[in-house]
Amino acid sequence: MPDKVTIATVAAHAQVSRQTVSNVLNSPHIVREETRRRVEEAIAALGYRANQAARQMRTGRSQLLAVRIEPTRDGINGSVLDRFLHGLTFAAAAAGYRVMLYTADDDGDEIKTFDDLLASYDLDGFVLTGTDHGDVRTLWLAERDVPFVTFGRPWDAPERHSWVDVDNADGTAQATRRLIDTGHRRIAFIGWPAGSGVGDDRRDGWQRTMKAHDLDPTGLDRGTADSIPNGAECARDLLTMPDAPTAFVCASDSLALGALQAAGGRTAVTGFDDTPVAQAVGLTSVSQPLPDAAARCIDLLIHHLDGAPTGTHQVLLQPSLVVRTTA
Amino acid sequence: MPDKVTIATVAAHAQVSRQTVSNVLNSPHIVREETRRRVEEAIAALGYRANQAARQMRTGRSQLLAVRIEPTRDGINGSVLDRFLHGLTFAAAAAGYRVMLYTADDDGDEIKTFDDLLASYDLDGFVLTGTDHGDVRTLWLAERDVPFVTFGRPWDAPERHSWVDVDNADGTAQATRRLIDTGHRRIAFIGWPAGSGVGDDRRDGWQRTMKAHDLDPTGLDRGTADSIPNGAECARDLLTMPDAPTAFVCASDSLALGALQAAGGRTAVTGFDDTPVAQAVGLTSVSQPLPDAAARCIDLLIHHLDGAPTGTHQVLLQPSLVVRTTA
DNA sequence: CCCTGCAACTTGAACGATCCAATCATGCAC
DNA sequence: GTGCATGATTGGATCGTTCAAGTTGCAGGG
Repeated sequence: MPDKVTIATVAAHAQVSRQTVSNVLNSPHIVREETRRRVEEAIAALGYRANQAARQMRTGRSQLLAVRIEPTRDGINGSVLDRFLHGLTFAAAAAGYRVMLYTADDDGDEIKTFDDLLASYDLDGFVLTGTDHGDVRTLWLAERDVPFVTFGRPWDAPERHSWVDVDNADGTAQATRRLIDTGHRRIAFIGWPAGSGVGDDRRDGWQRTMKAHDLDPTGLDRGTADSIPNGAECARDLLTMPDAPTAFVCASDSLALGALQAAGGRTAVTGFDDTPVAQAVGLTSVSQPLPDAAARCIDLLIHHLDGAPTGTHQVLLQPSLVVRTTA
Repeated sequence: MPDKVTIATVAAHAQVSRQTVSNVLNSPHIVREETRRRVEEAIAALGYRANQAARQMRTGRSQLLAVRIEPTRDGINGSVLDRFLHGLTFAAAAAGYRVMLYTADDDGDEIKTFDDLLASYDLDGFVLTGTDHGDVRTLWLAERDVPFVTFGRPWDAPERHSWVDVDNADGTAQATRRLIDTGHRRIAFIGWPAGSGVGDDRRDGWQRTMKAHDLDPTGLDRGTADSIPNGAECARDLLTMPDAPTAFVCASDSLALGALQAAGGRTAVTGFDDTPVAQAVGLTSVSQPLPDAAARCIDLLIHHLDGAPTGTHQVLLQPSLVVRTTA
């Protein structure tokens, strides 16, 4: 078996010193063209790979990012999480970083994990999915100057830190516009109770679009906890109105599925998130550009890691409506 | 701000040498009771955490495991992957390990990634989800004595390496038995074309159960690519038979969904994997014990890492039937 | 009294990279 | 030919930990 290849092996093979090899890797511009080529050939010939642990010990940087994985949660639910994670891992790898996972029961537990990961693994940064109002985790990280980006904006203070988000209002606006274009006039909204940033934003997109087309949204708005039965109940309730709606814009695929069941195919329905369920039953749904969102998260994080920590950056991405059979 | 706490800081604080502190951490039994307590107090007082990079450089072990994340795939599809990943991360953390993600386009690319991760991060082991016939990845890893476990058994050589799997045959057997118990006699199977280990196993469970109850499965068996329309087509085909089936056991939720659409509620249907789709539409489906499977994967891997590399181990878990409205 | 054996702890070296400061080679001006 | 500036290259120290070898103190046997 071949002995392990270190920077010294490469140096000997290329007839230069260790430092020159290190320079070829980290500051190629200060090495003479010919020498550089010779070293690069030695690296290729020997199959040398820099030992991360040794590098990390000296530089204090691990090239490691961490993301929390949760079985289910509001911010970003199960069916989209894996696509987001894939995007993150892919984008991180392209930038020379790796993604590590961690779990946590609650915010306090998560902060303990931050501390742990930073102390023993020297993590370079975190990606958080979903933030609450007055999130203690972001405060903790900011206090310690730990680089992080959230997927989902902080609703109470948009410029407090860097984030990437999808324009929820634009998503429901697209869905509403599509329904108006196909002839609907009485379009109802089935969403969550007021108070959640994401939910309010989705409701807002529907409401604004209705008004922009001189349609009155009054009385066509319902708020309930996210589940299929609740969606069905709201739909049934709306359908018993005197001037019943002919279409439902829903804040989630779950609610949309309930509405579909209650309406029995006679009413147009749109969902949100384009989950596998939507694909399976042919539900028209708003799709989030997850690979793109993940890539932008990595961009922002790397920017914080490499460049000067001057200010925060925000990225708002546009979703797209996937039209299927229900609208 | 507090200076960084190293093993030397702790040693000075507890009035012992660095090595004694190291011993308290790694071989507590060789340290005298009183000394040990003093060191432990110093560790707690200073909030000391061992630096993984330094430890890794010396020992060659990183306490890091890697899993491939893929957006969609046969072996373990998107909707179950995140639950499995959560389980893995949780179980790994409990054993002092962390989980790292990587992506790969194909098997060759994945092997290149193995090489990369091993060389630069000193990864301790891998968890692979799903294996093909004559998998080149497992061969590559085995040749280099890299510890790994697969979720999904190798169909061509069951004892080649350690694995954890769910008893697919038992899953369809449970579904079939349930249908028989509720009065069905003509029970058809809609699955994939022969040749895939998982698919054949699921077919086998149905077939054996039928025969065990003196029911003739002849002509009640269909194989097709996994999709909703294909499921619907097979169901329609079966329903035109002279002695048409009254129930369908399907090898996946997708096929089951198609069958449901084609049958229009007059026929009992069971799916496989208990995806969110199944929960959404009330489909009775076979559920895999994912958190348990993940925990067993970690168990086996840790066993390989810690103990002697004597032989391989196999774990076969029983799935459970989640009965909803369709059967 | 010395030697051996053992337990408990200490010391020096090493892992593989990067940083720092010193050295060496080169070209150019005088 | 000498002096000097410029810039590539070199050797040594260092990060925090564990391994290997060594030291100390003490009990027991010959």
